[in-house]
Amino acid sequence: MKAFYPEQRLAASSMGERVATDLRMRIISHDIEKGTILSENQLSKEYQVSRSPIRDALKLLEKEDLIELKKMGAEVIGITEKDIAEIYDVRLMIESFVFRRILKKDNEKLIHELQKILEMMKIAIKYKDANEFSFKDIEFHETIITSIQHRHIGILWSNLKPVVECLILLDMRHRMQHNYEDFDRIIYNHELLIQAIIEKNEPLVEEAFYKNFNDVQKQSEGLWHNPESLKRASDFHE
Amino acid sequence: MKAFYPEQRLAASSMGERVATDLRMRIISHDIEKGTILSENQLSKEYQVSRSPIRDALKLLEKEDLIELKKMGAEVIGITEKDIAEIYDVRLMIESFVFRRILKKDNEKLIHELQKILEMMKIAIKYKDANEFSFKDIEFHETIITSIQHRHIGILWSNLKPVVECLILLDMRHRMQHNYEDFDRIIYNHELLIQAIIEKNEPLVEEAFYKNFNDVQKQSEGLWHNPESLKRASDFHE
DNA sequence: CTTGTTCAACCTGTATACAAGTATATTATC
DNA sequence: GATAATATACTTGTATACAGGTTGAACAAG
Repeated sequence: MKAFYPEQRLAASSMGERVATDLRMRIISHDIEKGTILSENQLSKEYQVSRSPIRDALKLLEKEDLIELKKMGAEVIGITEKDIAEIYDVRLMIESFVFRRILKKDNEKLIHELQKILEMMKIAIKYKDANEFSFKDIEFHETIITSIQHRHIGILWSNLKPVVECLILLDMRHRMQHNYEDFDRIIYNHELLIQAIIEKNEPLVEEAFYKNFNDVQKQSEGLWHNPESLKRASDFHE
Repeated sequence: MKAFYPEQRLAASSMGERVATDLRMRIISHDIEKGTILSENQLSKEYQVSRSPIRDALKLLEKEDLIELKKMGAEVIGITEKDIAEIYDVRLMIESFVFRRILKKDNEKLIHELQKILEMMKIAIKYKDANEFSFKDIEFHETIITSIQHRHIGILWSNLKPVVECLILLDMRHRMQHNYEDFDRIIYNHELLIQAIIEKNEPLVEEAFYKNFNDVQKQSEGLWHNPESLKRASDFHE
C-alpha cells in the first residue's frame, strides 16, 4: 500500500475498499498511466491479498469510470483535465439544486454546523495540514448537500465523493506548498456562502457559489498540467 | 429466477448482474418487503448459485441504496413514493443540464436518432408491448443524455438507470393494461421534445420537458399506491 | 515471407473452504 | 425469577480451487 491516502481514514474499511482507495489515488495522480492493463492476479500479488478483495476494488473503480473491466484485464481509463472540469460541472449542478431547496427552509442547525467546520478548516490551514483541510472541505460541502434530506441527491454525491476527495487532496497539498495564500480566498468564499444562507440571499448564493467553483477550478489548473507537481502532491503525506 | 425482467435483455450478463436485476425488480415491486433481511447463504440457495455472484449482486444493489449491507445480513431499504418523486427530481435536474448544452450545438444526428426511436415506440404501443416500449423510452432519454458527450453526466445516468428502468417497466405494464390512452399523451410529449430541439426553442423545451415529467409522474401515482396493481405489473411479462 | 494451426500461459467467473465475528438460545448462578 | 456466562448456529470477509475462454507465440505449410 503506497499510503498516498491518509491511513487513519481507512480504519474500518475492508481490504477491497483500501485497495480501491489506493488504486484510485494512484490512477488520479497519474502514478498509474492511462491505458495500463491491470489483472487481478498481478494486483493480488502486489497488494499481498487474495483475488476476492481485488475484485471488489476493481468493481468499485469501474462504477467511477476510472477503469474499464474487459474480457481480459481491466484497462485504466484515468482522468483528464476535461474530466475534472466535468466533475465540477456535476458538483455545481448538484449543489445548485441543493441551494434552491435550502433557500426554502430553516437552516439554523446547518449554519451552526458549517461555522464549526469552517473554524476547523482555519486551524488546519494554520498548521499547514493539507489532508485535514481537504477532509473538512469535503465535509463542509457534504453537510450542505445532506441538509436537504434528499436521498437520491445524497446517492449521487456518495457516488461522486471518492473521486472528488482524491482531487481535493491532491489539489490542496499542492496549494499548501506553492499557493498558500490561496487559502485566504477559499475561506472567504466559504464565509460568503454561509452568509448567503443566513440571509437567504439568492443572488449572493449564486455569486459565492460560482466564485468558489471558478476560483478553485482556475487556480488548480496548473497542477493538472504538470506531471511533476502531481507526483509531489501524491507523495506528500504526514 | 422469477423472470420479472425480460430474459433476452440479460443475454450477456454475468450471474451477479442477473441476480441483481431480479432482486431489484422484486424489491421495487414490493415483492420483497422493506425491512427484510437477506443473507448471502439464503440467496445462494434460492438462486442456486454460489455466494460469489450473490455478493456481486448485493454490492450493486447497495450502490443503488435499495439495500443496506450490515454486519449481519443485508437489510432491504426498498423504495417509497417519496423516493420515486426524488428520482424524478434527479432525472429532471440531469436532463435540464443536458438540454442547456443541447441548445448550444448542432443536433441533426440526434434528431434523426430520436425520430427513429419514437417510431419504434409507436409500434410497441400498437402491439401492446409494454416491455419493448419501456426500453425504447429509456433509450430515447439515454440518447439525449449521451448526445452531449459529457462523461460524468453519463456516469450519473448509468448509476441511476437500473432503478429507472425498473420503475418505467412496472409503470408502463400497468398503463398498458389500465390506461392505454395515456400513451397518446406520452408520445405527444416526446414529439414536442423533438420539435423543441429542432427549433432550439428554449421555452418549448422547458414546457415539453416539465409536462412530460409531470404527466408521467402524476399519472403513475395510482400504481405505487396500490399493492395489487404493483403485483400485477410485476407478474406481467410475455 | 505470409498465412493458418496448435499450444501454452495467461485471464476471468464461479464454487468452495476457512477464519473470525455476532446474535440467539440455553444454561448456570445468585 | 432475574441476571450473567456460555454454547451454538448462524453470519460475513478472505483465500483458494477449478472450469472455461482469450491471447499471443511458436511452428508448419503454402
